[in-house]
Amino acid sequence: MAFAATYNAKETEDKWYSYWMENDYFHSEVNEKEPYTIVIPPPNVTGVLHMGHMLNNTIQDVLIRRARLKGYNACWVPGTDHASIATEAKVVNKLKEEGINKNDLSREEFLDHAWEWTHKHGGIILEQLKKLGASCDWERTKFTMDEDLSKSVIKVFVDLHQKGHVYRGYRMVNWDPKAKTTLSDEEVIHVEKEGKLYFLNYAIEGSDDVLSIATTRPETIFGDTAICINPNDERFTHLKGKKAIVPLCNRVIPIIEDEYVDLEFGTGCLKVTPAHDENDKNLGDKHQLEVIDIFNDDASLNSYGLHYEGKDRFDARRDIVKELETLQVLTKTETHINKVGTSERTGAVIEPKLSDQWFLKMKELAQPALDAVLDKEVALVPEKFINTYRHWMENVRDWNISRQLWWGHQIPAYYYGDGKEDYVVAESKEEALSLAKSKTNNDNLSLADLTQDEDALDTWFSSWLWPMSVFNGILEPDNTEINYYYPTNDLVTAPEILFFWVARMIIAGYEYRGEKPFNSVYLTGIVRDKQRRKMSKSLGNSPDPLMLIDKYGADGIRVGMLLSSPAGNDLMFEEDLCKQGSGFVNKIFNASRLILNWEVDQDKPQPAYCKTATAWYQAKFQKALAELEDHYNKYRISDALMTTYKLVWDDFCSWFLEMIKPPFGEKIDATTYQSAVTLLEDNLKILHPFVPFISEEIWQNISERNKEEALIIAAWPKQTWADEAFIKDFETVKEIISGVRTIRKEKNISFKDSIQMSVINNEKLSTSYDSIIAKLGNIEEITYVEEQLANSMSYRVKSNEYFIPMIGAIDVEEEIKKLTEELNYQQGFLKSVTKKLSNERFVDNAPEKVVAIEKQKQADAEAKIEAINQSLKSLK
RNA sequence: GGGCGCUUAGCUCAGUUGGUUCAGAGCACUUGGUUUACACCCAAGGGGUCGGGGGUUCGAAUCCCUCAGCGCCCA
Repeated sequence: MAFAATYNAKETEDKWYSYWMENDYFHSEVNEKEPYTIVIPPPNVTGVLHMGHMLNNTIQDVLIRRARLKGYNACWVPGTDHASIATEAKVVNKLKEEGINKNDLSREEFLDHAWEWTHKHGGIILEQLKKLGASCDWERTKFTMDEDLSKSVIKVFVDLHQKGHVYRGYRMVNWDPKAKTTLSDEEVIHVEKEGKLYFLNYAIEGSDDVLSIATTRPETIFGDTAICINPNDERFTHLKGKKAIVPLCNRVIPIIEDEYVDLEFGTGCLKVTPAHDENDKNLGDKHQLEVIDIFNDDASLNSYGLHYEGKDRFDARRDIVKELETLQVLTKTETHINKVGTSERTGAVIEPKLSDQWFLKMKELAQPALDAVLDKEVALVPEKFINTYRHWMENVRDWNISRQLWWGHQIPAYYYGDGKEDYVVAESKEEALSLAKSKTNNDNLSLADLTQDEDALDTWFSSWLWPMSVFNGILEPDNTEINYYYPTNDLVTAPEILFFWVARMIIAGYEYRGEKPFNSVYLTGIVRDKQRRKMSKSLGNSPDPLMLIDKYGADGIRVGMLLSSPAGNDLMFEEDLCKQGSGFVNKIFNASRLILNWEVDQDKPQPAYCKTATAWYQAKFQKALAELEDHYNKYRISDALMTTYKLVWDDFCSWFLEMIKPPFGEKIDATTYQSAVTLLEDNLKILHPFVPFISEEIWQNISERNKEEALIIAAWPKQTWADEAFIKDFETVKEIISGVRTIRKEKNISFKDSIQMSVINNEKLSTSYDSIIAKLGNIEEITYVEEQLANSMSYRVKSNEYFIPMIGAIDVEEEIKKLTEELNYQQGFLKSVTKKLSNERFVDNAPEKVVAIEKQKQADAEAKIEAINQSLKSLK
């Protein structure tokens, strides 16, 4: 075996990734086996790998590799998302740097730039995933703006429109003045900001009275179309039916009454600006108020803003406040903390704005998706997200699906006239024309008369089809691939996009296939730094994943990421975890090197301790295998890793290998060697999902393997039976060995000096373990005795007593003190058990099993006390 | 303001329907060992009145009430 003294992760990882790719192990085709499918949450096409992706994709790769080993036809579909707003923003910025203004370009010209950008930066992230070891079926790589996926999106839009779910509405939407587009409610982040509350005096028409009104947005007075008071407010009875005059623009507006007004807030009077506040809009609708929009698309004031026309809303606010102060309209300001909606993407303060947008009715569509999760048809892991999901789905609002962007799927609506209803929706312009002709009864319409809607669809309107569209399930709903791979098995994603994406995929799944898109959703946590801050570019607290891979190896990072990340919990990442990960990889490497470097003596008989050790590890392995099954079934990936980690490090390396290791300079017998190699191979199989590279490296080093014998496609170890009684016995053996080690430490007896041991075997423990106790305790001879041994150190395991003879005089005082302490403890313990057992209500009510356990405890304690008393007597 | 959840060792977390030797793991820590695979090693050890208070029960980290602190989602 050609084993280097140290493990070179980088070389090894590149080597095996290429090997796997060359031999097509990641590729899946429809066959007679049962499929196991994952679709990747498509990252932004021009994005780069961050720690969140690392965690997410490590988990997916663990699941997919394990499925492959378990004999499923494993298929992991990779791909990217066009991410309309994020990508468009990047392209706009890049053009700006080149001195090009987006508004000076035609749609086609801009899209050329966007595609160029996409081709240049697109897919980098997928290349980075390869470094992590992701075993995606790269031949299936998809992009949400691929021709077939785009067609799917358009087809679905048209279909939903025909079914009456898609409609066009003049509604108040969240307007991002920086990106000049609408945002869905989910894309708006509310942040607490300290602002001011301004108190303004409005004159009352035909009187000298003034009315004081508190507002946070004085610049919107130009859009005021009413003042509202609460009809129950006696302070304002005299104002009923009167009119007020808006300062600066001197417009006369009615004073209306509505119980909506909060008597406590501000002055108890509300200025109503229907164009710029959702609640005001509702009030306006109720009282049929005029709507005056005072902003341009970039949130600068329009002509309604009079001499402030063209000024940005915040600059305008500052200047208006000054003017109002001079005019003595502004009487007072207070600081006021309120939550301000900001754009997730651009950070701009959201402006509520009325405009024509496309909406999708959600209530009816959401119902099956809500039921699916409540009935556990689709399992959310962890379950705590079910409540959140339900709350959201029960209060679902119509989805604004149009965006004032160019990068994305252009809405297939075609206008043939100026009227609000003068449009048709169709998959192609040609179809649109014939529809328009029949709708208008005008056969003279031509293609030139049709103008397509300028807006693009929300990105999520394409990614919600992802699990279907990657298998072409929308355009060809009955093709073999979709029928075979759909529904997929697991979806691994972040809880932040539970509604953005996951819920909508479930909705689309039921609408278009009458079936869920996946069985389970594994929700990862957010990767945070040690101070619990979210890792982000702007904070600069996120390590570069590729640097980490370089430093610790992909296997090391994978272990590091999974060491502490139960589903749904945030992951406090620190580099030390990767260090621990690469330490584990190193341990695996060294243990394998030890085994494979042993020289075998074909004629040497197998020593008894080797036989016992092998049987024990086999049992231990089986037990771990059963535990792993349980952990995986419950998606407890970290626990599965920890089980494997402890099995390999503690049981295999620290116990098993130490037990069978031949004495220095000696060879190992053939039987033990063969078992050790087989057990090592079994270890590699369960290690593979976590550390694919090192495991394949060692696997291939054990013997020549042809391409059908690679570890990546090996068979998961068979589950048989774990001999629990044997394992339990062995725990006693470990305690006996620990006892020897403790005495050695206390008495400064070097491990190199062999010692004697005598046993009073009250437990009737099998003598077959003696050879192991002797080896690991470096004991020359174990003698069985009936009487306690004088001049010795003693300890007890269960009711057995162990004696190590001391050469010099032992410290009697010290021994008595120790024994007395042990005695006190045991007596106290016995007392509590006896008390419990003498409680009739306990004996009568507790299950028999529990009572039996207590009785056993009592007997054990009594036996121990007896033994300690004996020892004490012999010392005195 | 409404909803959901969390609080267990220095840190990150387990703890399944209340019931095995005074609550477990990994890391960290302390001490000792190590020419014999690995200083990325081995062994031994210390450390928690399970957020506070009250209740139900033979028995509560686990169930109920209450207070306090924290987090997330929505308005």
